[in-house]
Amino acid sequence: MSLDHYFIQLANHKLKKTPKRIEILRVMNSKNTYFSPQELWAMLKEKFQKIGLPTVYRILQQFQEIGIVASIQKEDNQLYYFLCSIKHSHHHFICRKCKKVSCVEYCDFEQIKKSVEEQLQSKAETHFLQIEGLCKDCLES
Amino acid sequence: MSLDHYFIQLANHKLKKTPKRIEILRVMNSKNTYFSPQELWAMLKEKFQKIGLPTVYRILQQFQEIGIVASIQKEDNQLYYFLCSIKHSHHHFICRKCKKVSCVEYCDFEQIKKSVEEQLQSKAETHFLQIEGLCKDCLES
DNA sequence: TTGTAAACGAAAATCATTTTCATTTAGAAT
DNA sequence: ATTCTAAATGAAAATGATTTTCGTTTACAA
Repeated sequence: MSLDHYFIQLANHKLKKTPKRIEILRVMNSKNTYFSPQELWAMLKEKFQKIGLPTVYRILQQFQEIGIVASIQKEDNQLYYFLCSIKHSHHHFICRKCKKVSCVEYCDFEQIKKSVEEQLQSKAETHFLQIEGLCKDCLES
Repeated sequence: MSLDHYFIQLANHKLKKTPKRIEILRVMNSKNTYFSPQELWAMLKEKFQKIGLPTVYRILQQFQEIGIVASIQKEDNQLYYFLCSIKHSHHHFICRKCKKVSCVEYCDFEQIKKSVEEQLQSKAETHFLQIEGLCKDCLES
């Protein structure tokens, strides 16, 4: 996706188009993988002599708030971030080899919901589904 | 469930039946809800004059390793623990009102898997599903 | 009853994340 | 182009969950 899309979102939310923000968007947009704040920090340090880790955390949080970034939690209990502009409910497929994140627009939750509600006589309201496996590219190679 | 079941598991894994472990099992078994290590610590302090938070963490980890406890992560990025002895793949329904956790033994992952694999031409290997809502008891009251 | 590995408490360490505050900067207004 | 101001940033410290270390205690097998 073009960075312009993200710049528009920044403007829409009155977030300044700063060099650090641009670089984070550039790095994250260059691959579809997820990043830890530390990884992004390491990459930004190659470009900026002065760049603090809190800045990276702040920017990621803001990006999440304005809906251009989403996060996942792995087993290590750390948060990882990736670009994602989808607003409505959806799920993520994560490649265990290349770390690529793909959005899954369809999930037949109604089926699961029905099954759960019957089993437990409860009301299922929200659900969180995360799928891991091998992506197309990693399957082929 | 009777505590004896858990005592047998302790013995099977050569974990001693200590007062702290017994009390944690008693507390967790008294409700089917999830607990934070801090919550459990607070409850144990009522019974023991000397009880360290690391002990609670250690016991919970060991219980998870021997398969009598499972954990969930909430939005606050903290880990919560609850009694669960199911060995095979399953999912959890969490009541947002009373914090009760129920195991969901059925989930038609094949359907989801097929859909994801077709959409992304990838191979789905594992998945994590967590459902939130209102349990039977909270619905009725 | 005794020996020993396991369990524990206390204190400190770790590590991700957040806050504070003084300084700098993007971008709007002039 | 210059000025102004709120937003952004860096540095350092704080926070808070979780883990480690290590010396002492305890469960339980012999």
